[in-house]
Amino acid sequence: MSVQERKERERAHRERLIVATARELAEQQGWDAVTTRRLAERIEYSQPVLYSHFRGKREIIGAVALEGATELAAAVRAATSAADGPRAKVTALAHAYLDFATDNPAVYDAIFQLDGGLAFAREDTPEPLKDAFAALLETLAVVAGDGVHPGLFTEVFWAALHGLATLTRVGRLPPAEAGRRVELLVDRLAIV
Amino acid sequence: MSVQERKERERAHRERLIVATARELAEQQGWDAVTTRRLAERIEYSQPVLYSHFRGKREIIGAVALEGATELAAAVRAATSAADGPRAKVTALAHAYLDFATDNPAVYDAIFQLDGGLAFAREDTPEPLKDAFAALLETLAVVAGDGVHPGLFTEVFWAALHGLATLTRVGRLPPAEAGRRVELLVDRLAIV
DNA sequence: AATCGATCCTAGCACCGCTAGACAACGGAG
DNA sequence: CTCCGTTGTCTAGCGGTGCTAGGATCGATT
Repeated sequence: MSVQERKERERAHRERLIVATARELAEQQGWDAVTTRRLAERIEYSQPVLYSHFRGKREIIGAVALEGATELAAAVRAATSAADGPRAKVTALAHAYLDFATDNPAVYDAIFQLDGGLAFAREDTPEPLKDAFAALLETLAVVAGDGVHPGLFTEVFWAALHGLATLTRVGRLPPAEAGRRVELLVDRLAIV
Repeated sequence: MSVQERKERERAHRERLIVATARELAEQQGWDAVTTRRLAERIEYSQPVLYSHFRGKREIIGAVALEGATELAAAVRAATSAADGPRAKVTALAHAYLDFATDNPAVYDAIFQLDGGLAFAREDTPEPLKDAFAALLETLAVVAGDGVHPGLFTEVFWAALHGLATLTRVGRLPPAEAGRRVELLVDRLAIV
């Protein structure tokens, strides 16, 4: 029994190692550099080992995405709970979200841009993703305004943040005035 | 002289054929299916011919993106000029933008998601891209509100549209309520 | 008609994601 | 303690990718 448990622990440990290494490599050199060969070399195992943990590369991306979604939710909650008043909370949320995208571009891509084989906006959506949306909803529902469905409002606000995050990061928007864009967005969208 | 001119015409024609075929193939089967081999086969030339027109695959994507940006600008202008009043114009703009993204997903990706080697928000940004932004600016500047820089406002509005477009298309947002999201967005952002 | 340059294709490089099948290591049974 | 069978891992290879070197072919010019 104990033997089997030890093996399972080792397996779980190696699986975390794979995900962490993939994430690290992606942040360092971009997802294009995350090949199964390079990944295998970094964890000091052969390629096929990866396939005993994950069905394929997309599942590895998906695992990084789930890990990232959990962190994103935590970052958003930490920022909002540290702020006082609805207006300040929303601003803090926006900055926390955009900072996360800036600081973890590869993880952000894994969550929202790449195909990690994850289901969104459905019943079988993985918990971390639902929870990340919930983290946004908690704060944004307060400022949705009368007669506006909180979920719908959150979707729109989130989409705006997502647009700012992605367009800024690929150079479509000059990063200099990021702060003023957030200010404008919060000013107009949130009803305090 | 005439001979040389004929050859140049043929070359230009073949180049348009490459771009059109790449676009067609991408819309039919996704960009993953656009390989240099398949593309070469479709235009009935060998692979290396592609490289006598473009430096590589990204430049082909870039060419599709420029073509698409021109069409996007035209679609936006057509929609806004057909509407009466600032409010209606902004709504028409939003719908035209989102419809373009829905109807030409591969082209939209080429413009905003994929790496086509294009420069954005810089001096050497290609004209079609600048013009597409200008098409948005023309209508949105009117509803930016007092003391708000029109360019900044356009960037925020655009980012929101971009967020809605991308999140909807990859299934992150249920498409059913797309109309109500646009309504909310215009209501809050535009100052009529 | 012969030549010479432009044009195009065949063949191949290094790399990709993924997998079949050989092989070794190790826990449990006799 | 030895043997067996399972479990785990690796080597090698498949078909595909973007891209390119070098030879063949075609056609305009002399």
